Amino acid sequence: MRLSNFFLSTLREAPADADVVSQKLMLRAGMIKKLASGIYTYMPMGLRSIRKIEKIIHEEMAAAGAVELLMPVIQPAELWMETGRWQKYGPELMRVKDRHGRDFIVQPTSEEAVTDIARNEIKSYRQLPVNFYHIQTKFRDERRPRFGVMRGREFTMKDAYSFDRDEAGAAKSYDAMFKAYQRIFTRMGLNFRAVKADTGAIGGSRSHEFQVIADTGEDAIAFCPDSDFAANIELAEALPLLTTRASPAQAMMKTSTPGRAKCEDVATLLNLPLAQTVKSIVLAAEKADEKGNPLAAEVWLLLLRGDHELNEIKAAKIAGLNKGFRFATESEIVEHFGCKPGYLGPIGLKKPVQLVVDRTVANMRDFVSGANEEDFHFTGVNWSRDLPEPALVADIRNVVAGDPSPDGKGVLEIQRGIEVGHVFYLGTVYSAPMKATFLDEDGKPKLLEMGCYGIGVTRLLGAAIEQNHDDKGIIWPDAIAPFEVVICPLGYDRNEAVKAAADHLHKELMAAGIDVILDDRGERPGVMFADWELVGVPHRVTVGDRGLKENNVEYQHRRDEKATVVPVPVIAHLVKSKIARLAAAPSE
RNA sequence: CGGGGUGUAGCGCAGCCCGGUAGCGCGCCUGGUUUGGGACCAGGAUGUCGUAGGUUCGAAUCCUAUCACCCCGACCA
Repeated sequence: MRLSNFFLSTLREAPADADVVSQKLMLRAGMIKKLASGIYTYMPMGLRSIRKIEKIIHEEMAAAGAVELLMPVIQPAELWMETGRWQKYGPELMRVKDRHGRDFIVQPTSEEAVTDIARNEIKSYRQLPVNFYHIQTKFRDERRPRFGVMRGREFTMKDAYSFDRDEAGAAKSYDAMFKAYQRIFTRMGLNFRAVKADTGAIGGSRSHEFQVIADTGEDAIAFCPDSDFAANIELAEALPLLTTRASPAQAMMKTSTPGRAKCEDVATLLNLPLAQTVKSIVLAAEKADEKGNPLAAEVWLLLLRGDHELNEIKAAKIAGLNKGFRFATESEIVEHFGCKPGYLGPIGLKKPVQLVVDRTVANMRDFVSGANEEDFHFTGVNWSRDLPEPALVADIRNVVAGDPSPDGKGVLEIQRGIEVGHVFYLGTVYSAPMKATFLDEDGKPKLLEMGCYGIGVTRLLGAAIEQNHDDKGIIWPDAIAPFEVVICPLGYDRNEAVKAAADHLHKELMAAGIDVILDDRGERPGVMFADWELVGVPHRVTVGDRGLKENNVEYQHRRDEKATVVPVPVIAHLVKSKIARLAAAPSE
């Protein structure tokens, strides 16, 4: 490809509304252009990378036995009513009406559409297993789209859906997709981690996320460097940090802590470690009678060590809180504790509350907690002696770095990541309400066992950049770079020798199947270098008359400090050998 | 949805407080000189000042409404 036949438009300054580095660089490199909030045009340069990502996905999906189809962007509301998601999905689901006033949605995902295909097409166990996938535009009307293509409203997703006879079959399909995902992200040259994940609103029981490691990621990942344990922090189990409870050493005392409403301040004032304090978090669970009339909310008190954070996902799994909860209002707190937030504790309540004690707190002794009286805390508090043994002990906190790994094999570390893929086991969550059955060997209808598997294609673009950039611009992994190699001739428009050598190399690399672009603008070197470093093409060959006099050109990888002088006869071979291409998995 | 902020040339911004008919840098066009890290000189083009209404002899500037966008929060896979 010659640049004169392509389209390059770079900006020296990023538009002011871009906030994350990947978005700024993509806008500056002319890969995307914003049309509306969370809605982007993929410019020629950006689209090339997207197509490369898609190609890898297609190859690995085929290798894993998935079959491509293409389901519509616009889907009838009736399908979504069958599964209840027309009501449940909320305003993120883009709803539209046709000219007859019929309701449709713009798909945020395709479980309903694919299950509809399955129930119509899959009649016999002999047709199973099958895995349908497509790469299609999605729309989620996020309240606050941000981070460019990382959290856009319109985006491209690969979604696959497996159908199996039974759970064992579904587990096999799940594993096949899991392995395919590992190959996909490996081939893209990304540093990623597969982590155990919460199953969230989609439901089901087994789930992994694929996270691209980047400090700017929205998700926190807990992993153990000494084992293969890795989980989203939402899910990572926090073991008790104290395995046994020591006997009390202090008497309980009410201590004046004026104006110290936070555990940190109390610990500082009393000159105690933060880990000696206990924080009180008050939640409210809405209640209703059999007729659905609202009753007064039930108030819950959760106790965590002062240096720990509540994990709301874990809390939401406790019976009584699993129907939904919120933070209690100040009036609810005063009503039950007789005190404002900041000095709350489990001792001396005005009205009974439901108590949940974190595993670590359950084994603490001589701890500090609020006295339910403004400006006072208790010190030296002990279970059994000063308050009843906790009835409900649970894991309700986020793990922190240094916690023991739940598999008992070391200590956890925390990393940040960008979720670019997920695999879910769905079971019959969709097949049951949509009555998607097949005839099994025994001649009886059975519900299809399903799994779903997503990859955020356009998000990958942002994630790859968040992981691979420097102050000059993007540094693409070879596999998803818009071009693998750029040839920068110095004086293409005025030096015959340079032009001839550059043209020759361009032809040679093209013939070798290398994705090369020749910058034939005749620009000054600084302009060319700055542009291509911004765009992030990983390999660069510079052709100048100075080198050509010695029959040399220069090679420089985007990560190299300096260029290497290379004799003209070997440059093509050198470039070929530098480009890392992982072969597709063998297709079945 | 709550709080905060911003809309002026393709991009980045000044001008607004204190009303007088729009400017700077980059980019773009023409000519010339240059040519190994975002060149220089000369000339040039580009604006419904987000939109609508109002005040005024006169509005980018003041007032009202509205829209869009961004940030923080809430919300959400």
